[in-house]
Amino acid sequence: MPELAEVEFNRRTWDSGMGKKILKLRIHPKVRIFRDVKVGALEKTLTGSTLSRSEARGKQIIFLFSGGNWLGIHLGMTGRLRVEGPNFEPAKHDHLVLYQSHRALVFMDMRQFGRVRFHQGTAAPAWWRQIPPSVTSSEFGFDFMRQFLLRHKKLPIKATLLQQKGFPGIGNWMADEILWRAGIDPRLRTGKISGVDLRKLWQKLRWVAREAMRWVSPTYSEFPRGWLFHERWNKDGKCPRHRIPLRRETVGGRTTAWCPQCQQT
DNA sequence: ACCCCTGTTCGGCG
DNA sequence: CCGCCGAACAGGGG
Repeated sequence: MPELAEVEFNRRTWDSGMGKKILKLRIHPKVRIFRDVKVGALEKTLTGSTLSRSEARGKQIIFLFSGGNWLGIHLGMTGRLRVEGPNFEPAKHDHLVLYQSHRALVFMDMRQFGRVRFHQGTAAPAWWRQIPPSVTSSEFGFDFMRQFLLRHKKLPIKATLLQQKGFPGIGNWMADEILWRAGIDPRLRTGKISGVDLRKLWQKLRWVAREAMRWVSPTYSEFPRGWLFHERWNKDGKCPRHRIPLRRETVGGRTTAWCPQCQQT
């Protein structure tokens, strides 16, 4: 599931539980997603507390409970939040379930690349406060982006776009979509991008991120035709503009699809 | 059987 | 010590 807009979509799935008390929890305690969490303390503390607020930043989600208890969720590759009925029985991959009187809030994650965090205190945890400005916010200006790029001159631009410290919420398909629209070869070293292309990169990044948010809100609808998104999954995907085969190669450690015509070095 | 996968972290190498 | 890369994590689908 999870990049920027889909993370926000997942966050909202628990909205029906806002302002309601947690009656009990069900946890698969030894599972990898709870690494570094004191599962016993989490279970004890959240029982009887009230879910009061939530927010998504990049790929991270945080839920605030009464008494200053913060539950952090990272969805990884296959994590998903959903809601079930109050008598729900968790299946194999339903690792965390919060029961309320009228529903069960479920975090499932098949591959367990996701993560749960737990923090107690009046202020949000440090890892949350340190998440850089959203790529859709006014703080994420052109110069702000350029400053980050200058610190990763040697990396292929595709790899740089995947850095969550600079581009929170950008993942594999969004990076490909942005580079395709900006006409930049994903293998190009970040420091070699021309001033004109940098400007274009910033504009397309903002556009793709905002459009993605728009299409996923308030209900999940598919992205419009003409997005690279629809083509990049299949082996014989074609450039939406030229109808020529996309190139597929590993760049920055991830499968990358691009149009050799649109994206010249 | 073998290869693929919307993510992150860690160990090794230069 | 730093930057970069590939492997590992885990499970299911084609």
